[in-house]
Amino acid sequence: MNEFTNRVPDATIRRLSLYLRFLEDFERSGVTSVASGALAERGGTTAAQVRKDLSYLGSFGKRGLGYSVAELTGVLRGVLGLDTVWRVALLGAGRIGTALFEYEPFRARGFNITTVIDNDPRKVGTCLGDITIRGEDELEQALCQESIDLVIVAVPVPVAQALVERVVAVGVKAILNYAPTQLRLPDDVALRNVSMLVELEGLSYSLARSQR
Amino acid sequence: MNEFTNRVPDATIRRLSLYLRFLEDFERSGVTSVASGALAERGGTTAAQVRKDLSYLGSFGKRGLGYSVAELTGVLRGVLGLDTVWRVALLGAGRIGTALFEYEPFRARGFNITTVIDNDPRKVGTCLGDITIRGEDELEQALCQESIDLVIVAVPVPVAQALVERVVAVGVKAILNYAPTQLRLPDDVALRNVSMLVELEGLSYSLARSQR
DNA sequence: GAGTGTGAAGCAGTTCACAGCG
DNA sequence: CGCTGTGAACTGCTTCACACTC
Repeated sequence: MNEFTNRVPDATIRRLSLYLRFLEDFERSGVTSVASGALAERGGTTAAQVRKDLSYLGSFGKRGLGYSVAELTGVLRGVLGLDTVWRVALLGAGRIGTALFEYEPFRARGFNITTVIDNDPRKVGTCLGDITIRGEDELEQALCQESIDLVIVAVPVPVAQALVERVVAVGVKAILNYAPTQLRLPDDVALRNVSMLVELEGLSYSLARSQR
Repeated sequence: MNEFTNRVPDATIRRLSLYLRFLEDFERSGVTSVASGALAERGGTTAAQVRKDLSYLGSFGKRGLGYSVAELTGVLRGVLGLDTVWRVALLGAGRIGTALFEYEPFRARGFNITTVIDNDPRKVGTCLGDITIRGEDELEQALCQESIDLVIVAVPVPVAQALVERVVAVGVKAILNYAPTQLRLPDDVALRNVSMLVELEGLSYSLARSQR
């Protein structure tokens, strides 16, 4: 199957991330070959689902045997764009922003935070790790200078929308939003929301349901 | 329509959380009535979707007019179980755990973190806000004593699975997982994963695609 | 024999379109 | 007349089942 003809479902992309993590585990423990069933068990899905997911990318399993861990790891890294080092800017150096900045797995995966912006004058000029925090007024300049690919939004709700509009205006095409608000963006900008509240409320719903 | 007969899709539950946030905004700004189209615009969805979502819960719109902001807010709070104060335990007082603990919107929504557990002996006995951090050995005792409803997991991957098994064993039925690993749990336990990596990799995929 | 790759069937969530009510 | 509520059509993801290959 041709790897360019087909649009890969979003749900599949999420699972590919999971599979990659499992494959890296297998690689570390010296396993060289893995069947769809093994990946499925780890990922809480079915073997058929795993095979279908992987079939979107091409076909590199060996029948009767499974997939080469090394090969599949490489393919998934490539598809997910993890063979590129992306330049990332963090907007907001509050509690959450700081925790994200110091989150090791980001760097390990090739997400390189090179710019940190905050509008608190007491923070501007101080350092987060090896990065000097810059003021909001330098936003456009910083994004262009550092040729930022991706922006993480960790600012309070009231300022989020205005800020991302400026971000989009200078051509950034991917935004990871931690602010508990729905951002309105042009269609060609990829947006993902990470909302602790939405997830918690989903659990709250389950609890409330089961309690009758 | 009867509010107990039907299973509400997961995607709908997520959107209900969003709608509730918008309704609270409207309430603050003194708007008393809102049409499905207005909610849709804010939430990046369609009017039909909003109406369908709300129809799972019953029918309390006024034709030709829209929905009463106050009434709908109340209904959504009820459905999402936000009229109950849930007792929450936080496992892991590292960077992410601490940031979550201090995240105000949790408390505002009735999620009351009454217990914090960490296995670092230097942290045990110290305080996070007004809560004294307890050791991992006190886990079961603490969960029962405090009659915890919901557990937030913010511990390193290698210890996460073993820990949640102990959590589930004492009867906790809802887990919010921040560890970048897939937890295996009994079916009757509600689980939500918040994975920064999965979302970032989704964006990375989009960037890689658009760059050809 | 074991396990992949994939059309076809099944199912769930979304969108449509319109009757019905305020 | 405006906007809700909802069956019906549609779209797209998931599951099945089996031919195929190592």
